[in-house]
Amino acid sequence: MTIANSTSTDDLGSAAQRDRRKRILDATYDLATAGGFDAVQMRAVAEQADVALGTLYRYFPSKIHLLVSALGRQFEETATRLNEREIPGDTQADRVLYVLKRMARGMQGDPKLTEALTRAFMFADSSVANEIHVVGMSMTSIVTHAMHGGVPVEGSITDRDVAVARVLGDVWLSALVAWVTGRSTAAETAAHMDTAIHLILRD
Amino acid sequence: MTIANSTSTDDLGSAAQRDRRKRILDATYDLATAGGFDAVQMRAVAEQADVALGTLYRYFPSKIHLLVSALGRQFEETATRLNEREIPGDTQADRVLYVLKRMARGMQGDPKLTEALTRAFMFADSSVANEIHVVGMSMTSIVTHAMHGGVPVEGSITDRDVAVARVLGDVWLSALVAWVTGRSTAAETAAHMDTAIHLILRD
DNA sequence: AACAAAACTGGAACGTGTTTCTAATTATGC
DNA sequence: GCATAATTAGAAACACGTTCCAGTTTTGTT
Repeated sequence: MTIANSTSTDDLGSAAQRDRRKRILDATYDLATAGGFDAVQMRAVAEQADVALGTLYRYFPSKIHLLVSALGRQFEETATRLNEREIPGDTQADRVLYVLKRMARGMQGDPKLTEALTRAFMFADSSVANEIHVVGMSMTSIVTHAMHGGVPVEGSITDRDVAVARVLGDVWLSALVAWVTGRSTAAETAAHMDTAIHLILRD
Repeated sequence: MTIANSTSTDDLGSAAQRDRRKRILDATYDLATAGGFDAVQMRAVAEQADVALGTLYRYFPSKIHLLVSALGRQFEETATRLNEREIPGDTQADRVLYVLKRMARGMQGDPKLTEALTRAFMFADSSVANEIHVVGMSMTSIVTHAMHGGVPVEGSITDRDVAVARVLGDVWLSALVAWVTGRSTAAETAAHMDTAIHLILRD
């Protein structure tokens, strides 16, 4: 009733599906931004996306799939945006710190959204493996890109780089969870990341 | 019916409360061991602990509090047990690896229980901060103790030691979550811990 | 254009975490 | 020994994720 952005009356076939999927993810995003994990209620998402509840479940088999997909979409955008820029900083540590702090600041600017997406990520089981993988790859890509200062040379990324990126990703995630769940402040989170990065990337 | 370990017939006042609390945690533990997070249903816990549902909620304000408390009890026991032993290994890396792999093996031996407790831990918000803190302290204590090879000298633990322990704890937790949620195998988890420890503790 | 298959809607219904309420029961102070 | 306050039991009710279904609309094929 309220929504509907049909460009005109002639809705085409698969375009309608693409619309639905997008509408659903947008609604998820909006609800999460406004009220966090608890506010992303499947009935509310369905209503705001203007689809039936059963349809929502046809597109996303659970609330967790839905939220992790939304997180994946956001991470992919961030990775794409960051990976086409040069990263400032003289050392690997500086550059990685720059990027991760930037991401953290971005997420802290939308605390409710971050809470919703992080919660979902942490709660996901193996049935969400595909969606999780998208997020993990984006994260690794962001960190390795930062380590190399923005050089897009593919061959220069070693196994060790990936290992470092994974470990830093783990620490980052734990720190994020601690912040999201109110167990540490933004400053503590930043300090912790700083410590971890210098412990691991001391060259 | 089945439980009850009342030492004698003269249940004293607060002793009855202690009994209830213990019965509840035991029931939680049993149900989690048998069926994981989903099997720890509040009605089932109440029934098995032989208390009313309202009483259960008087002792633990939510399922998450309940499970994290159970996790805390287990971690404290593990920390106590480990901290009164000498840790084998010539280097810090060896000793930490020994301890963390040992813990991981222990938890992998009870996959359902581990799943339940880890899920709860990851889902906890700030209202569970106290219970979480118990777990975090135990973890840090275990790692720093391992770093020092079992020497109980308090003053020898530096800020850096604690920082290292925290970072390793983060990685360990992330690896555990990945394993619990079926996104990585036990072998991958072990390899990942190995990598992280050698990245951070290379002396 | 006619038909079959797939997708969608609207809504009911179920399971489990959580809340709430009232009547027993138990503990505590005088 | 009794009055009063806490605690507990028992059960109903609510909230939200999820499932299911009957009927309708859309899509694709011939």
